[in-house]
Amino acid sequence: MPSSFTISDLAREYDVTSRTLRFWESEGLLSPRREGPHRLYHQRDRTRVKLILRGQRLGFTLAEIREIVGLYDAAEGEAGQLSYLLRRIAERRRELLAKRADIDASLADLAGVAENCERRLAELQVKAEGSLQEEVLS
Amino acid sequence: MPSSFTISDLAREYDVTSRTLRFWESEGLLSPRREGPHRLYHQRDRTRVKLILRGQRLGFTLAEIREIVGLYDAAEGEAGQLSYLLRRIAERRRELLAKRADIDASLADLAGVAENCERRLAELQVKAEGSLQEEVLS
DNA sequence: TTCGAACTTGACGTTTACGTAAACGTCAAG
DNA sequence: CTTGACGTTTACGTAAACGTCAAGTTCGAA
Repeated sequence: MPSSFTISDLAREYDVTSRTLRFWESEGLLSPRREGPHRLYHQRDRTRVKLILRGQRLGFTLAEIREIVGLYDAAEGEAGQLSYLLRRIAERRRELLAKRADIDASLADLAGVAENCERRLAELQVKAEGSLQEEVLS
Repeated sequence: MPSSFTISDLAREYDVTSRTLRFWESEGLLSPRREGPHRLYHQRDRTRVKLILRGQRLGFTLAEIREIVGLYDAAEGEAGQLSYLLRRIAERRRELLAKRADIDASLADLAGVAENCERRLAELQVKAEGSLQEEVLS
């Protein structure tokens, strides 16, 4: 496992375009080192990319994601900073729990619809067998 | 509880604009009755609005949400339709479970960061008391 | 040293999900 | 009968998150 990566290494690995990585950097979500004009990515950047992608899957905007990844490496600092951080973390936690509740509600709804479907499917099955019987008897 | 609602009734209730409700209709997500040129919304439409909002909170696009709400009232139909429906429902279920896994991972990460914060905060606390002691003794 | 692959920075285009403004219809109240 | 609150359609504007050129730079291999 190499310790540094080019932009297209990272792009390939996470299935995003180089353009996307540069855009995320311009939005303050990444800050790779430079080797002359070229970007050099390290483990820290890979971790961030994973966090960004996960945030996107959860429907957060890039601005929100920037805030979230900020939480991860702002864990140094003095007392005031730290307790502020803890409050923001508690907020994010509440958001995530709310989202999970939405998901559970959706899953329950879909399960209900599926149950309906299967019941109707079973009914149709019975009917089909009935008409088959009639054909045999006639 | 009235049985029909105007566009601004619904907009107020769910804290969206009338423009939004018209837009969702133009995208095929709602289909209120008409009283002349005016829209008349009923319980069915309210249910859909709730589903749309929940879908948005979960980061689905309007196109995906249209597909999802379609599942709810497509539960009539014949055998082929029904088993197709069941497959789509299974897909959505997998998506939702994946999202919930992302959420759980995020919650675990944040819990880790929070733990770090509290540990460092406790350390700072001890230091502060130490220097207070020194001041008293000097 | 020169070629091509990969990198760079603009700059403009695109899609999604509406906001906003214009111009008009409707209807109950004063 | 007009005013104001609400509704309508049509059309253009906008922010987010990139895609897509364009035009130039860098660098390892031939």
